[in-house]
Amino acid sequence: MKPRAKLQSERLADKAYAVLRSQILKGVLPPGHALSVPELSRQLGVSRSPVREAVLQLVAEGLAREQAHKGAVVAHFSLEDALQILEVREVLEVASVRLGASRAAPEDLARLKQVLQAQAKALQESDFVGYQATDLQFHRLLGTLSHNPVLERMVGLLKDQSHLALEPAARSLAQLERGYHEHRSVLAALEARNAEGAGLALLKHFKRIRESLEGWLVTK
Amino acid sequence: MKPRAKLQSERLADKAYAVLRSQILKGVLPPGHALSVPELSRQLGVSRSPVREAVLQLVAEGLAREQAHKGAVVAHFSLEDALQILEVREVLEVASVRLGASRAAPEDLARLKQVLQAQAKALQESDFVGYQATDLQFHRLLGTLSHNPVLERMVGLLKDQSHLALEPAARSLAQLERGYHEHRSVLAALEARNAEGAGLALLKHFKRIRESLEGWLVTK
DNA sequence: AGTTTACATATTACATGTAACATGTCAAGG
DNA sequence: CCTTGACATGTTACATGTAATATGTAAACT
Repeated sequence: MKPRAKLQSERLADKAYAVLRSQILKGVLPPGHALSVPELSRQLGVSRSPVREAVLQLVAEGLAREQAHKGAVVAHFSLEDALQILEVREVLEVASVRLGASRAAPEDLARLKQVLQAQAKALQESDFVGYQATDLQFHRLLGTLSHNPVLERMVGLLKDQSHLALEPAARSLAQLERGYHEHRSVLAALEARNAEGAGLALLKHFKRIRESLEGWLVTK
Repeated sequence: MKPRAKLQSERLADKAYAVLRSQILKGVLPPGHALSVPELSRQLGVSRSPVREAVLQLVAEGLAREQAHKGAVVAHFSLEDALQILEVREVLEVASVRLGASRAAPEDLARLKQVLQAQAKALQESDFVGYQATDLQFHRLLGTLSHNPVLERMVGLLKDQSHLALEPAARSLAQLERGYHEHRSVLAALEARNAEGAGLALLKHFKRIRESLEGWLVTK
């Protein structure tokens, strides 16, 4: 019956992974940046073993890629990659939301509502990076609605990849606002326990994201 | 301009991974079996590093689980796990097939047909394990139809997990035959480029699998 | 007997050593 | 100028060392 002071995993490998993942998603480590194991082990003040493990984890989750004898780099996604990821996200998140319409607990919906409020606040303050963080949370929460951990995990993995892939296509505030309203429609349908409607609302959201991505392409 | 004699990855970690994955899927390493790194490194005649890497890969792909300080074991799935995996497989494979109805190349369909022939042969010979192998191939091929590598990878990962999860529920030959005919319906619809029909046929397949799994549960 | 303690064993988690390999630089040679 | 090739540097991939930790077993105590 020990007090168990350490609730965290405490493993250096996990800590290294958390640091690297966070830095990748924040853009501190941009796509293409080399993930040199000796270099990172010096920076993090640990040996190469846990760092190697962390890098492998990132590769397995699609946030980094490695080629033989050349080490890993932060993943960088082409437009085609981004569209392919979006195609799968659409399928998975729509499924999750449709299932969630009947399965979601009131707390699940409350959490969604909370995130939407944070999102509205970020919009008011034109807090671009803040919005992106809430967007990540929102779509991860959509994954939890299904109460299916397998689905939840995949939604999370793909949202992370998407975050990285869509970062260069820095969207305008106007589009962020459209995204926010589309999110609201999804929540509204969920609160009405309307699976069909929630699925359709989310489909619209993805359709618009895809179109704006293709639109951004021509400007570039 | 070297001849590049070595086309395989040649990495010991990859080879160890391939061996372990194969043994897990074949049931040589049954669910719950410990994956001791020192033990495996002795058996495979390599050092612990590549073995550790292989085990991590397996954990990342859901074929093994590890708990802190106790090492990894071959994943074992509850009935609930199996149903959750099936739920996501259904969503992904149906999506892949619907997309594939328009995107699939004739070669894709030819490969499917080939696998179905092998499947018929395995049935005739009552070759149980042979059938399982073709089943794995068939569903992996469904993933390729979409020509979306992200989707393809996820379909493959989940089919592997499913294979492991459903192994204890050794299905009867009669059910294998039903599966074969359901596969045929999917291919027929695909050859007619009928997305709707192919999706529905595959949905039926999954519905029946789920029901027979629940049926098996009560006998157990 | 039943619990506890101590010891032996095995494994993880992290650290470090090292050969093979890739890449960049820079000077020699065409 | 351009190419070539030796050298220096840095990295991966694999091997091995080791402290902390978990587990099994047997002796010691109640």
